[in-house]
Formats: sequence, C-alpha cells, structure tokens
Amino acid sequence: MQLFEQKENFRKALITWYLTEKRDLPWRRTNNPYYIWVSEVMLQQTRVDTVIPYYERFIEKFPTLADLAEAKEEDVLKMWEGLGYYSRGRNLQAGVKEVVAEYDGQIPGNRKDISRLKGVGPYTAGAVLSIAFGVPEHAVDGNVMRVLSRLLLIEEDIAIPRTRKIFEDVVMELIDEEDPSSFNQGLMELGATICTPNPRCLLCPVRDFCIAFHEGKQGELPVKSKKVRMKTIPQVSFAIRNPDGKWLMRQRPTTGLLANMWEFPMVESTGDASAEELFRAAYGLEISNIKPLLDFTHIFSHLTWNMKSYLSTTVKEAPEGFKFLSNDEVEALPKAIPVVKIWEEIKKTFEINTKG
DNA sequence: CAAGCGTGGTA
DNA sequence: TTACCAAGCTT
Repeated sequence: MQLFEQKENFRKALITWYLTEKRDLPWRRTNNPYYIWVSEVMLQQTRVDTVIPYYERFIEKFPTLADLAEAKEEDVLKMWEGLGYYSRGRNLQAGVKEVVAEYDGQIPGNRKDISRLKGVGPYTAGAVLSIAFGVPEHAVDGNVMRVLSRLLLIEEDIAIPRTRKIFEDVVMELIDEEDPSSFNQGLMELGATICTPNPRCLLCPVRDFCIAFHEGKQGELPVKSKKVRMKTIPQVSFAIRNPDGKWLMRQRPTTGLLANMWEFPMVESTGDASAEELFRAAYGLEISNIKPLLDFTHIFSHLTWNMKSYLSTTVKEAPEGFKFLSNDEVEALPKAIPVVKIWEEIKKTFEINTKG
C-alpha cells in the first residue's frame, strides 16, 4: 500500500494500535503541560525504565511549575543526581522561570514561543505542543526517524542535523489533525517496541505500508554515520578530612562537564608524580596519612576517566574555592556518579550514617 | 555544522 | 570487551 495515497488508512492503523497497545507510563496519565515538559526533558537520550522513578520523585518534590521556578538550583540538581546530562535539569528550571516571568506562568501553545524557552529544542517543542495541547506539530526524535526511514525507504544520513527536516516535513504531511498526540506518540511507541534497531516486523501494525519491509531492507535502515574517538584521562581524587571530621569539596565550574556538581578535589594525573605531589602542585595544600581508597573506570559519552582515589588528612584551612563539609552536608549535595562512588566507599570505610 | 554533554542496558 | 545505543539541546 502506498503510504501517501493511503494517509487515512495509515493514521487509523497507527493510532488504533497505539491506543490499544501503549504502555501505561506515569506521564501518560496526565495532560498537564508542565508534567509533559518534565517527562520529555528527562526522556532525552534516556531510557523509559530509568526515567520513571526520577519523574515520580521530581513531580512530588516540585508539584507545580511555580514550585520548580522558586526552587534552589542545588535542590533541582539533587533530584537529577544519577540521571546524567545535568544541564537538562538546569535548563528546565531556567525555562520554567521564563514561563513565570514572561508568560504569566502559562506555557506557550505555539512553536515559535515555546521554542525560545531554555532547553526546548525542535523535538521537545513539538512533543509538548502535540501531547499536552493537541496542536498538530511534528515531534521528530530518533524513533520517528528510524520508523519513517523504513516506511518510506529514506536513506539520508540521520546523523547529519539537516536530515531531520526531511522527517519533519513528512510528519507534517501525514499527521492526524484530530489526534496529533496519539499520532506522534504512536510513531515513537512503534519505534520503541516494534520498529527497534532489530525490528520485529511480524508484529508491526503498519508493515503493509512499509517499503523497507516490502524490499527486505529494514535491517539496513536508518543510515547513520558514526565517528567517535574516545579520550582516556587518568584522574586522581583526594578525600581529605580535617580534625573536625569534615570533608574538603568544591563545586565544579558553571559550564562544561558535570557543571555545578560537587566533587572531592581531583587533578589530572600526568607523568609519574605521586598523589601527594600532584595535590600540592595543584592546590598548595599539605596533606598527610595518604591511603589508597578506591580505583575504578568511569565512561562518559565522549571520554573516559581512570580514577584513582585516596584518603588523607590535613590541619590547614580550605584553599580558595573549596569548603569543608560535614557528612550530612556532603550527602545532601548533588554529585555525579564517580563522586557518589567515592562517597559510598568513604561511608562504608568510616561506617558513616547520614540523615539522607 | 561538529563537538560537548551522563548513565546504564544490551548484543 | 567493544560498540551502540535511549523520547536531544547548546554552543
């Protein structure tokens, strides 16, 4: 069957399948545009199973858009701890603040305005517009590109940004004006459960429309170029305790990797300098009683840290930019996974019980 | 546009 | 073990 000549039949097959087979997910039990927005940001490059508990905790902590707008950034990042891509959390709060300041707390219902909000790109704009407001707008993510590349045998490289416009145009041609939410979510649900990288075509509700299936090319699509060479950086981290039993920590810079997250002092390990020498050179602080704590490798999306962590003590004051913090304070701060791992090891070593 | 930006799951 | 992801956005 020709897809474009059978638009109505295609829409009906897709939407009927979606309404029957869709998974029961927390954000599918609401039309609250703020909740939809939160879920869409969390779902960026992140699995559904990972997001669910974060979503539940987040909307419990910040039940309304106003609650999030008024929150401390540190509390927002704490709720994001372990979810990754932490600028998403900071940008979400920034966007929410813009809605309060410029739109009287009402999320804009058109693409032009909603797209101006921090952290809202072309996909998230279309998702919120179609799902929460019922506006017939495209919401093209990786799922949609995979599904449509197969249905229509589109062989453009989906790794190239400008390719997305091809799929946006296709969606605007096909979209169901009566139920754009189910249409867009149907395409995504299909990509997530049936039209996966290794597709299960025999279960597909729209395989009769699929050119790739017809020609047996579903395994060759979508076309996606890839170029990633990963750097490995050796890091040395120091958990330094003062006589009050407090730990030396700092907040990372406001831009770049793990922006604004907290960490134990850390330096790139170059050459064969000892841990103590590295730390004195970096911060000019004398430390003693150095003992190995925990070694591990942490893999980011674009680089790898080979971590060696040490325990030590000092009697000096904190250097510029650092703070000595109690166990409960360390527990409460937002920390990325490598820092959490070191902190967990410290808590085990010293049998620390925190209020958190 | 290309590169930077997290984490955990899976083949 | 390596590679590739999973509902992308910013600079």
